[in-house]
Amino acid sequence: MNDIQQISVILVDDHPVVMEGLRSLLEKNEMLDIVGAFTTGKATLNFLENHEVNVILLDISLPDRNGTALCSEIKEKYPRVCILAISNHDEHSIITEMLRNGASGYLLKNASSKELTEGIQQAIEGELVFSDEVKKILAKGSSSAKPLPKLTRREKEVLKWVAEGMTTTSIAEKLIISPLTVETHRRNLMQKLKVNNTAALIRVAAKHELI
Amino acid sequence: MNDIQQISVILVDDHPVVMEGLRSLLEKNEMLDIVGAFTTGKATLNFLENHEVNVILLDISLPDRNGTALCSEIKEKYPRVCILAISNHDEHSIITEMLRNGASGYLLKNASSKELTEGIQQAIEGELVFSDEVKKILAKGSSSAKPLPKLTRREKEVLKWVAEGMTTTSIAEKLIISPLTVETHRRNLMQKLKVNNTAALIRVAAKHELI
DNA sequence: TTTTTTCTACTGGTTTTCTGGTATTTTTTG
DNA sequence: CAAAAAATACCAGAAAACCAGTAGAAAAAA
Repeated sequence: MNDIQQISVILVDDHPVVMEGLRSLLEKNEMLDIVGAFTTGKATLNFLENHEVNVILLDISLPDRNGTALCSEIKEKYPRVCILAISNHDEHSIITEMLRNGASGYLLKNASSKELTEGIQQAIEGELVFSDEVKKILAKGSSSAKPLPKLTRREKEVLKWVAEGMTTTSIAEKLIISPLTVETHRRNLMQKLKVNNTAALIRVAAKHELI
Repeated sequence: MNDIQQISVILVDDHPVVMEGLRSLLEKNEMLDIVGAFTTGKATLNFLENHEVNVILLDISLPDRNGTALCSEIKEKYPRVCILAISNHDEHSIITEMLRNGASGYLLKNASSKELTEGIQQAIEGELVFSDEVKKILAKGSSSAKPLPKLTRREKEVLKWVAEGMTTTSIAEKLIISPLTVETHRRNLMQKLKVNNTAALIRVAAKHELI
C-alpha cells in the first residue's frame, strides 16, 4: 500500500458529519492516508506524542480549546507538521491569526473537495493555501488592515462582564479591585478595538468571538 | 432495489464537506435513498416541483435565503414532507422558530451518525426529533422562556446604529427624529431583549444575529 | 372601519460612562 | 536580572445613558 510516499493525515473536528465528509472525500485520494481523527485538542496532542504525521486538518472551534492556540502549541512542539485550518469563520482577523500561529493554510468549510485535496498537496510542498472564499476575504481585508489586537487576561475578563450587562462598580466588586481600575481596563479595551463606546466595543468583540 | 419502502431523502447544504459527510453516513443505511442534494433554496424548490420526497435535511444558513423562511415555504406547498433542520446554531429561539415553521426536528451538526439515521426514521413516523444537545438547550430554555421577541423596523434600525457606536443624538440626526424618540426605541429594545444596558443589549442582539 | 401596533415626543431626575491625564506595583519575558 | 507588559489606582469634569412615567399621531391589521 505504500506505493510512492503516502501523506499521513489526521483530522481534528468535533462534528461527526464534517469528520465523515472529510474522511470520505480524502479517502478517494490514494496519496492520502488518514491515520487518525480526533474531536478534541487534548486527544490530538496525545496522539502526536507517539505518532508523526504530515498534515493536520484542524477545525478552529473545538470543545476544549480554541484552534489558534492549539495550532501554535502543535507547531512549537512539531514544527515540521503542516496544519491546515478548516473553519466556518470568515473573519479576516481570525485567518491571519491562524497564519501567524503557524498554519499552512486556511480553508472555509464550504470549500470544494478539489480545493481540499489540492490544498493538502500544496501545503506539503510548502505553499500557503487558501480556498477561493478566503482569498477574497484576504484581498478585501488587506486594504483596511484589521489585526485582531491581543487582549490581556484581565481585559478579557472585564469585557465578559461588561457584555453581561454589569456596570463598572459591580465588576469592581466582583473582581475585588477598584472601580477606577475597571475603568482603565475598559478604556484600554476600547482603544485596542478602536471604538469609542461600549456598544461598539461589544459589537466588535462579538464579531471577533471574544465573548 | 425498492426492497421494502425506501425513504427518499434530499440534502440541502452549501458546504461540500458536510454534504459529503451526510451522504456518506446515510448511504450506509439501506432504508434511505438519497435522491438529490442541493446547495441553494432555489434549486431545492425547483426540484420539489417535479419530485416527491419524504425527508429533507435542511441546513439553516444557505447562501440565497434563510432556512427558517425556506422551511415554512416548503411546508406550505408540500405539507407532507418531513423537514429536519441541521444546523450549527444552538440558539433556543432559532430552534423553536424552525419548529413553528413546520420542521419535524432539529439536529446540531455535531450530532452523531446514529442520531442522524434514527432521527430520520422517527421523523417519518411523525415524531419530533432532536439531537441530545438540542434537547438540553430546549430543556434549559423552556424554564427561562426565551422566544425571540419581534423587533419593529424602526427598532432594528436604531439597534443597528447603536451597535455601530452612534450616540442617541447622532442617531436622531441621522433619522431626522427627536433624540427623545430614539431614547424610547432604545428603552423598548432593552425591555424586549430583557437587558438593562446597552452592552447587554448588543451582546444579546449579536447572539441572535440581529446585527 | 374599528382595533392594535408602531412611531413619535415629552418631563425631570439619576446613574453610568467617557475623556485625558498620571503613576505605582506586580508579572512576565528576553 | 533588566526591561517590557500588565494590573492596579487616582482625579475631575463632560457627555451620554438610564429610569419611570405619559400620550398623541400615523400606519397596519383585523
